[in-house]
Amino acid sequence: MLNAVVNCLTIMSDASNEYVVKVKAGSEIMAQIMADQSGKSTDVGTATVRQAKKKRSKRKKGVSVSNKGTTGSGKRVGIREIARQAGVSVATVSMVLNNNPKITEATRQKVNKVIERVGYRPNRLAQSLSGRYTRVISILMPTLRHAMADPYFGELISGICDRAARLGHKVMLEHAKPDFIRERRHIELFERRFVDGVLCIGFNDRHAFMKDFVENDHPMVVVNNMFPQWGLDHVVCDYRSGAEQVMTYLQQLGHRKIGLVHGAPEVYTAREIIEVFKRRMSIASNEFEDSWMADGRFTEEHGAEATAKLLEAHPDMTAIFASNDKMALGAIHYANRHGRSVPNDLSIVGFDDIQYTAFVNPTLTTVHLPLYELGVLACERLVERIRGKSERVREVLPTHLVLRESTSLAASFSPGVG
Amino acid sequence: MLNAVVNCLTIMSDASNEYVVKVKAGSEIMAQIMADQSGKSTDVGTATVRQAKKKRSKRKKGVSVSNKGTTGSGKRVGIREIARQAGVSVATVSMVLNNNPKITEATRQKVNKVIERVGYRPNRLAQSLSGRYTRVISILMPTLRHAMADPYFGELISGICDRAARLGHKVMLEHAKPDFIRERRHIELFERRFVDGVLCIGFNDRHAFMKDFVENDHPMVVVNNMFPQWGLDHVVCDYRSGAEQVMTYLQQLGHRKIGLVHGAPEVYTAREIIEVFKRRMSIASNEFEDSWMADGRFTEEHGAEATAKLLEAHPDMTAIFASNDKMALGAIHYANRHGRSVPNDLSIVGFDDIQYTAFVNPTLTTVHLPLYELGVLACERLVERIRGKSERVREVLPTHLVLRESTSLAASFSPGVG
DNA sequence: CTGAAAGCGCTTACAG
DNA sequence: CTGAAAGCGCTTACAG
Repeated sequence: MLNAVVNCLTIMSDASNEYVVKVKAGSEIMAQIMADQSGKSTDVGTATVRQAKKKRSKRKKGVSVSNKGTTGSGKRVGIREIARQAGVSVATVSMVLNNNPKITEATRQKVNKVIERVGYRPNRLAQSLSGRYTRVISILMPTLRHAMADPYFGELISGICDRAARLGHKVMLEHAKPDFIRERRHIELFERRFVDGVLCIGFNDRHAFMKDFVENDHPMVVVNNMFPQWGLDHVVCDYRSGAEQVMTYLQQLGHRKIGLVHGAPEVYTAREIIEVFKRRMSIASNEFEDSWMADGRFTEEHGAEATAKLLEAHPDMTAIFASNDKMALGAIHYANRHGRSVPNDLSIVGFDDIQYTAFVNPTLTTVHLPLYELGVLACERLVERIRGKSERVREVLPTHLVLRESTSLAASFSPGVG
Repeated sequence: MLNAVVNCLTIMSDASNEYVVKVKAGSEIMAQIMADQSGKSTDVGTATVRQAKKKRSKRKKGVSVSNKGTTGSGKRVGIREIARQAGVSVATVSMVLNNNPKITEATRQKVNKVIERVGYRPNRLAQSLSGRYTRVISILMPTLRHAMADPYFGELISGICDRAARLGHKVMLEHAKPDFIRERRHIELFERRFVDGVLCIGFNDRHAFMKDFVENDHPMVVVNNMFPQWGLDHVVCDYRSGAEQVMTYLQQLGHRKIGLVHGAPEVYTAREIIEVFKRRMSIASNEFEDSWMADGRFTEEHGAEATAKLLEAHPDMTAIFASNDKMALGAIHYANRHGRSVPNDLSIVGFDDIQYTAFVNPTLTTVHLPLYELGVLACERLVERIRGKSERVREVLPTHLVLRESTSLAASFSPGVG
C-alpha cells in the first residue's frame, strides 16, 4: 500500500501531470448517465402523458368554494369566483389586478380583501395568453464546455437575474447548440411565446443567427460584446480603456518586451485589445511584430500554450498581458513550471477580475470589469425595449485596473534610466 | 508619474492587501445602477403598459392567410388555420401535434405537410393553459453573493440545463431571497403555473420553507444535499466516501496532525465530513479534540481565517483537509503568506474539484464530485416525479480523490517507521 | 378514426 | 366607474 502512495508521488513529480485515483468504480447510475449523454433521449411520448391527465368534468359556473385558494376537490379558485365573492364582475377584478386607474379606491379595497382572504393568485398562463407579455426573458449562451461554471458568465447572469426579479420578470436559460440554431429555436422562443426578449452572452462574429432577432423585430440585447455590422443592441465594458491602462502600467514598470495572449479574434472586444496592444507597442518600438501575440482562446489550457509559444519566440520577454483571467492563470501555470517566477522573472496581467483571482498564488493584477452591473444594465435596457422603447442601445461601462502581486518592476529596469 | 507607480508597489508590499486604481470615475450609468440597487424598483404600472397594446379587432374565423407563419397583417397562424388548409378539424391537428396514436399515418402526414409549409408553431401558453404541464422547471438557490459566479453551482446548473433541454423542458432561475420566501413565492411558482417542478441548490437546515413543497404536493428534488428530517427527495454525492479517501490518503502520507476546515454545520453533507474526520482522528489518536476543526463557511476568506485559527492552536499541524476547494484556496493563500510552503510544510486537500483548481499554484489535490452528472440526474428524477412517479428519490453518486501538487509526505515521515 | 363544442382562466373593447 | 361578452389558441371528452 505504501508503494502505491510512493508511486503516486513519483508520477506527480512531473508537475504538469495529474493522476487520478479512482477508488470506486462508476456505479450503475453513473454508467446510465454516461450512456444517456451519448445516446439519444428517451422518447416519452406526449400522448402517454396526456392519458394521465385527470378527467375534467364540465363545471357549472359559480359553484361555491372553500376559502383557501382551492376547493375541497383541489380545484384552484379563479377570477370568476373572486368576482362573485366580492360582488363585482370579472372585468373589475382583472382591472384591480392590473392597477387600472379607472377603478375606485373603495372597489379596489373590497376586491383586494377577497383576493387576500382566498389567497387567490392569477394564472399567469391565462394572463399572458390574453395579454401582450409573457414577462419572461431568456439568456442565450453558446455551449462551451460547462459554460455555466465560468464565473465570467456567472457574474453577468447574477446581475441579470437580480434585476429581472426586480422588474417582475422571470429568467430562462438557453444553450444555443448548433441544432438549436438550425431548427430556428431561437426564433421559436418568441413565436411560441416563451419569452418577450433575449439576452445574448458569449457569441462571436461567426454566430450570424443573431441577425435573425432584429430581422424579426424581436427584442434582443448583446451583453458584453458588440456587432456593429449587424446593428445589434449592446451593452459592453470599456475594453479599450482597460487595455490602455494595462499598457500604461506595464510600461511605467519598465517593461518593453511585452507579449499578448489574446482571446479569439472573431470576438470584437478581443480585437479591441489587440488593436490597443499593437498601437502601444508600435509607438514604443518600431520593431514590433506579430510574434509578440498568441491566441489563447479564452481558456487556461490555451493560455498556457500561447505562453509557451511567446516565451519560445522571445525568451527575453518580461511581461505578458493576457486578455482574460483564465488565460492569465494558464500563463502563470506555465511560467511556474518552466523556471520563470512570477512576478520576479515575468509580470502577468489578466483581464475580467474574476473573484477568485484575488486568492490564487500570486494574486493577479487584472482589469476589473463591472460584469454584475453590466448584467443589471442589460436587463434594464432589454425590458425597456420590450415595452416599446425604440432607440438603439449602445452603452459602455467603465473599467479599471486592479493591482495585485503578479506584476513588478521589469528586471532590467532602473528608475534613473526610464 | 513614476512616483505613482512606486507608491503602488510600496502599497503592494503588504502582500495580502489590494490596491485599486480607479482610472475613470463612475459614469452616470454606473451611478444610476448603484442607486437603483439600493433604492426600490421603478414602478412601471401595468396599466400604462396595457395601453400600448394594439387594438384587437374581432376576427372572423377562417380568413385566408399567406403562408409564412403570419398573415399579411403580421398575425400568427393558429391551429384553426392549419386545420382549414389541411381539410381536417382542429382536434385532429392537435392530436397530430401531440402524437396521439389514434391518428392515421395518412392524416398525420397531410397535416404535418401543412404545418411545415406554413411554419406553424403552437402557442405554448395556450397549450399549457389547456394542458396539464408547463414544461418548465425552476432552479431555486439562495442569494449568496453573486452565487451564479460560483463554479460549484455552475456545474450543477450546466447538467440540469442540458438534460432539461433533452427532455423538452425549459429552465428558469430563481433566487430565494428572504422576502421571496416570506411572500410564499416559491409556492406561487406552482400556483400561478410558472413551473411543473423545482430543483433546490445550496440550502441548509435553516431553510424550513423547503417543507412547503412536499406539504403542497409539488415536485421538488434537492440537489447535492439531503434533508431526512423533512422527507425531501434528493440526489447527492458520496461525501462520506470522499472524506474517507482523503483521510486514508493523508494518513498514508504519514500525516498525524491534521486539521479540518469544514463548511457550515447546518449543511448535512458538511456534517458528514466532520463525522468522518472525527472518527478517523479518534481512531488514530486518543487525544483528539475539537480545536483541530474550524468553520470555513465555504468561502476563501473564512477558509483563510479558519486556517489561521488552526495553525495558531496547532503550530505542529502538517496537513489540512478543507471541505471545499474555495476554502482550500483560502488555506493555501494564508499559508503562503505566513511562511508555510505548500506542500512542503503543509499539505492541503480540497473537496469538489472545481475546474480551475487544476491551474492554481500549487495545483490542488481534491475530491472530485460529479456535479455535472448530478445535475443531469436531478433533472431526470424531477421530470419523472412531474410525470407521476411516486417513489421517493434518494440517490448517491460516487466520488474519488484526485492527486495533484498540494500534498506530500509528512515532513517527519520516514517510510521505515510507518 | 374524425368533428363540433366546451373549457382552460384570463384581458379588453364596448356599451351602459 | 362597472358589467356582459368575445376572444386569446390550444386540449379533450363526447358523439358520430
